Amino acid sequence: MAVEPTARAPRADALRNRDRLLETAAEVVAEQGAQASLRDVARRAGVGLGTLYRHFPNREALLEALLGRRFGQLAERAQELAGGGDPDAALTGWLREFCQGAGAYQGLPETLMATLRDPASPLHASCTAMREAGAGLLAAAQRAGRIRPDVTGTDLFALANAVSWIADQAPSLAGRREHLFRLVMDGLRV
Amino acid sequence: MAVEPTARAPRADALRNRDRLLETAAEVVAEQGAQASLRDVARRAGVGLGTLYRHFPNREALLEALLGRRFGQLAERAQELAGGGDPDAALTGWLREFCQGAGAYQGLPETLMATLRDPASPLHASCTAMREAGAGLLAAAQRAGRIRPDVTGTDLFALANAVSWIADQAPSLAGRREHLFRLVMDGLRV
DNA sequence: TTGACATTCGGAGCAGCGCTCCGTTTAACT
DNA sequence: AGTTAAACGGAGCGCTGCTCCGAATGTCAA
Repeated sequence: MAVEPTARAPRADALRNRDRLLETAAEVVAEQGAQASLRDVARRAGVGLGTLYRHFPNREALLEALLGRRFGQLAERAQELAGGGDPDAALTGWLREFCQGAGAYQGLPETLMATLRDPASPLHASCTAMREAGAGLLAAAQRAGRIRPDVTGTDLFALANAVSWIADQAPSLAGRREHLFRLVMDGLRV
Repeated sequence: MAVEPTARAPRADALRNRDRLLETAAEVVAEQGAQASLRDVARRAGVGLGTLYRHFPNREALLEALLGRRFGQLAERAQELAGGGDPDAALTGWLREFCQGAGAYQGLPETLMATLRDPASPLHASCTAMREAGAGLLAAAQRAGRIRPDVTGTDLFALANAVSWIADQAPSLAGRREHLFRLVMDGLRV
């Protein structure tokens, strides 16, 4: 068995820069959306562009660092809800939370849907885990006879993202999000 | 009353170039989607970039030239359908046609939704006319008690675009379009 | 047919983008 | 203090949308 050579600890400046980049990215992405200029993020973090790309090799990696934890929490939350109570309420509640997450940044629904095409995306893992957790809630609600059996987990993911997508296409539609969410959910019931 | 100075007829080369640009744009947009490179369109049309921009001052103007007629036809079609028969079938059928139109080019749903924000867009007029025609069918179906009264014309437009949007987010979802369309429509019924 | 001229053409140029590459600096360990 | 691997930062590449203007050309009158 090969002895693992003791890995050198990351340099202090590297850690500092990584933190600053994440902070700044959160700001910039909140302002400009998920398609914000990465040059801008580096500039505002007071860091070279090369530094940004070393820490986060592409936009998805940066977003994964910003959103990964939240996705993980959503997956856990689904496990919790799977345990008790009304499966319909569990599914609906969870989806509502998901939609809020997907609406956190303008342009995020596109990014989330892109993980379906691109398994190599850094967001793929956390996103898939979350999607599968949701699929569990869906299956339970279907077993309980509350949701149409011809709805797949991917359908659900797509529709939830679509509702969030609508909300950030026009300011006038943002206020309709909950309403549209209910319309779509009603279409899924038996 | 000022005499309108007889406007010079457009030059033959100008007409020729405009036609060639439209032909080429249809090809390129079919291949690359509504966000295709305009430089590419000009290049493949064998025309300078300046020429493209003189004929079509921005991307929306080019798309309007490509799609305007189809939108007009859809608006007329709504008028026809408004006359006879089952209002629910009329609405559903028309929306299905609309969705096919919105799915004609990858990225088109975004463009259509953008007309809600930007009344100055060259696509705004034809798009609004079409939207209002659809709203007429919606109102009829609501009067007939077939569609929930809390659905607005804008809701309908947004949801239809959202279904088309889903279909072009991942190849695997394109085949689910009709299914998703039905799910959403069912949510709108009383 | 020729000359005049408005119209049209075409592409260089600007500012921005994502991303790579590499010479320079620096933190960390001996 | 000296060595060295790691990290830094920004010039540079090829792309984007869009503007601007000198050169070319179609059209119409003489």
